[in-house]
Amino acid sequence: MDLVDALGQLSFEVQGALAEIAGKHDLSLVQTRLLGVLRDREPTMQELGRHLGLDKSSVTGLVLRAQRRGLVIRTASELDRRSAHVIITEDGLRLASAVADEFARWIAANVAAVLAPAEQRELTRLVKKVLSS
Amino acid sequence: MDLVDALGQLSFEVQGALAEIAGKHDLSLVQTRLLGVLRDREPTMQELGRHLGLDKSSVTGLVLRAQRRGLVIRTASELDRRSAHVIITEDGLRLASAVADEFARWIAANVAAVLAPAEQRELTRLVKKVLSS
DNA sequence: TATTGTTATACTCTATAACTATA
DNA sequence: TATAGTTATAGAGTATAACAATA
Repeated sequence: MDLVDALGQLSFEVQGALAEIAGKHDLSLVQTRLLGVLRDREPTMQELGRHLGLDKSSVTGLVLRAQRRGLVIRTASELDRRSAHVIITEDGLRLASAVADEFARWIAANVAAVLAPAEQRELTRLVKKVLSS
Repeated sequence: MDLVDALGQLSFEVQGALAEIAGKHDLSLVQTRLLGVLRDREPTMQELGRHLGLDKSSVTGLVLRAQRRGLVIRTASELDRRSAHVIITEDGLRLASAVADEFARWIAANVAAVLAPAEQRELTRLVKKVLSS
């Protein structure tokens, strides 16, 4: 198995695990990403679309479904009355944290447990080097 | 950034690239995985569902849409007349190869180009170690 | 009775095009 | 005119439950 196969397979493994963890909390991968983005920001619908790589019309439905579950709210912008900012709720934050914690435990059990400490550091260094390019 | 963030982010990068490459050929990620599975096998609908982690009812629609595009065919099983085997066509194989080749080029440009040869070998070794657990 | 696969149904996710309200 | 957002519409993808055909 070469580098291409290794990274391809790894990405499916990791995304599969994340999807399964999210699913246990009745979240899709996209809803999980939505909450993840909103942990650090209070973006407009348009900015949210850019972060997620989605059309504005897709964001409308995505946010609506999250809002129905009480995970986010929308507030009118002060400056531009066409705009709305999306804000995560306490419930949303709790859910995002629960998924993130469980994902961290999955990495610990399935990656960290398999590699020696020096190997973990080296893997992290190499992946970061790739990501920063 | 720690190991958890690094692997999470990497998986999104890689899957995003793969989705974009597949999209250029009018394929979804799932359709791409379907063709990938069928490169090595001629499974029944049920076996296909196990490979893809999908319910049999989901597989019905997935295969139907691939069949409409001429990427797969279904043949009746000789042994069990309830069963149908799914077989990839020449067109399907060509499409699967095109996506795989382009993905390999993406890895070469975005990963291999960033790492020294020894680092590439080490990254491959570490990822394989994780995957084999 | 059990298994293979399809169908009916319902929901999420996505994009395009048309629209409203504001800038 | 241009931009922010929603709505209407269409299609892919998914699961559950009910069903038909075969084992």
